[in-house]
Amino acid sequence: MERGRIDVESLAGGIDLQATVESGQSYLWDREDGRMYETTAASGGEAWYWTTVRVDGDPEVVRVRQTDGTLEWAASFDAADTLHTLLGLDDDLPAIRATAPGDSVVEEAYDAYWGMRIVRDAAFPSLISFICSAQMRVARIHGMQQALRREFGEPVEFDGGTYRAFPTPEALSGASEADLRELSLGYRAPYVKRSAEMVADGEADPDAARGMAYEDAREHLTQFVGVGEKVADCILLFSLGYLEAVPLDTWIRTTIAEFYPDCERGNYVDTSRSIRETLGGEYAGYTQTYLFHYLRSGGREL
DNA sequence: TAGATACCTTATAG
DNA sequence: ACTATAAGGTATC
Repeated sequence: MERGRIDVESLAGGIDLQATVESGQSYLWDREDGRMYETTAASGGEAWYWTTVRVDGDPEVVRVRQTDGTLEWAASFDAADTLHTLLGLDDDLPAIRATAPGDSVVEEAYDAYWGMRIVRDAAFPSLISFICSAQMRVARIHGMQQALRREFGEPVEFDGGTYRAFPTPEALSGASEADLRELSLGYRAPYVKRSAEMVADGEADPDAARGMAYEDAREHLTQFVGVGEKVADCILLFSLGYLEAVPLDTWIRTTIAEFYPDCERGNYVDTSRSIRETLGGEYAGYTQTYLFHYLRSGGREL
């Protein structure tokens, strides 16, 4: 086992680990005290979180928590670099915020969760978890990913415990639609199976979107079953590092109607371009994520 | 091509 | 208690 500490002061803008992990960006982390999503207050203060990642194809375990002034971690490998990537620790928050509009609602959102960062989940788990996100609440989406790990994930021994990695494309494509419906995936079950088959068979690869121009990358991802424009934007933002992506979900649509009505253009692509520009362009997805979390957690009535 | 509708399941509101 | 509604939408017609 390896351990380490990351000095919060070394991160531009600091870090709010709970907000980063419990804001509906990633569904791949678990909170060890079992109180994930229970409260929105700072009750998650020093809770440990864990996830698995693949290093050279092998599943490894990472645990992390935030204590006074540090991000403390323990892992089955040297996880410092991985954590920087996964949790967006190298993003310059003050510089990003400076590109956002100065609206009161935007300012309130950044103030409320200052330190929240955009995650970079692995592409396949991100693809599957956002396919599952359609018409579903945050806590249940997370529950579905736990169930997928439990039923189809490879066991990983670490520090005296047994963890389960997120299932591989092969493992999920091997599941039956009925198996997946047993896990309460509902109509998403065949989408998950078919998209996993596409990856397992080499027919399509979510990682292949890396490096494409933003809108081309979004188009590339919509070839997966169960992936429309909104889910594609989630994968681009929360996995592939396209920080300009603004997923047009129910919350941001309400926000547009309320605060940026001129951005509503009647179709996804054009509305997306408009709100992206309004939210500052290059880092519009960051501001979207702060707005989403702030409004969803009841920061301001809509 | 734009618009309407069905779709699984569960938690919460009324 | 019981029904209606909504949940980080997509596929299909």
